Amino acid sequence: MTIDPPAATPRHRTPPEHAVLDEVTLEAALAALADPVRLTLIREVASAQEWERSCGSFDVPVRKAALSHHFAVLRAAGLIEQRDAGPRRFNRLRRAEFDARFPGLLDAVLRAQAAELQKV
Amino acid sequence: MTIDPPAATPRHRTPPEHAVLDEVTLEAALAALADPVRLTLIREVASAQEWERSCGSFDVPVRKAALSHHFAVLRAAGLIEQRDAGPRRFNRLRRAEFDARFPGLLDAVLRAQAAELQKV
DNA sequence: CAAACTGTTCGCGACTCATCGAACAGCCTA
DNA sequence: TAGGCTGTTCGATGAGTCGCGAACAGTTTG
Repeated sequence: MTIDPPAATPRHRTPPEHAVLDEVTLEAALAALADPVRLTLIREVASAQEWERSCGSFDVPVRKAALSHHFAVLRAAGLIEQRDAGPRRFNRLRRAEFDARFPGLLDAVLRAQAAELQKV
Repeated sequence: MTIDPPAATPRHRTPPEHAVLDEVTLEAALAALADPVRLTLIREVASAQEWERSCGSFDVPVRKAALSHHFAVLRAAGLIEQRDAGPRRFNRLRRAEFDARFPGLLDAVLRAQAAELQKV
């Protein structure tokens, strides 16, 4: 039985893990996009500055537990990158990296979504 | 209580119902594509002549009941059109119509899938 | 007519997914 | 240090999906 070293420095929050895009399958990418909440998140983060939006700043009809889950899915699909700043977690779209892995896919989805919203 | 008219002419199989692409949502389209079996079907029907492939001619690891279900999903998403000919049901990709509704989406998916297969 | 073939539908089980409340863990401020 | 804020994790639940075998319905051929 060993003794735990005293936490001299305060332990920081473990930073989020991000996907390696070569390991993201097409199926996983499509599944990540095939959800209305996640589609909203992607659209809003795409239309904002990088690192502008924190997780809690999105207007989606789910509580924070589900929201946290959706961000985990988007992260695993290589669609977003997250960075902690104080108590908040900020987001950016990994557009260039995702485009390199799935050329044209994100553009098509964002365009289709924009058209869908304009139709109403 | 009315009398059923005699089925003088033999009743034909009810032809498959096809989606109106304006009513297909982006989410439904992505969900239809986010499945390995359906992705295989789409790829194979895309690389064949129109009306060349019957439902049973695809090499997928599911039995015919599941296969029939997958074709129903693809039909509902506006991705394929089916036509009965004798006992078989033939397929074609609704490429132009799907492209008009979701520009670039199908191309991106087919391209990504082709690249994924070539990687091995 | 009977048998073979193709595909659909139904009922069922296994599994996944989206969601919630509750509890928890850092971070910041008073 | 106490409390509030942001976000994660856990366990439960309900909904939906995917697969199968069995039964069925047209079609074609023997």
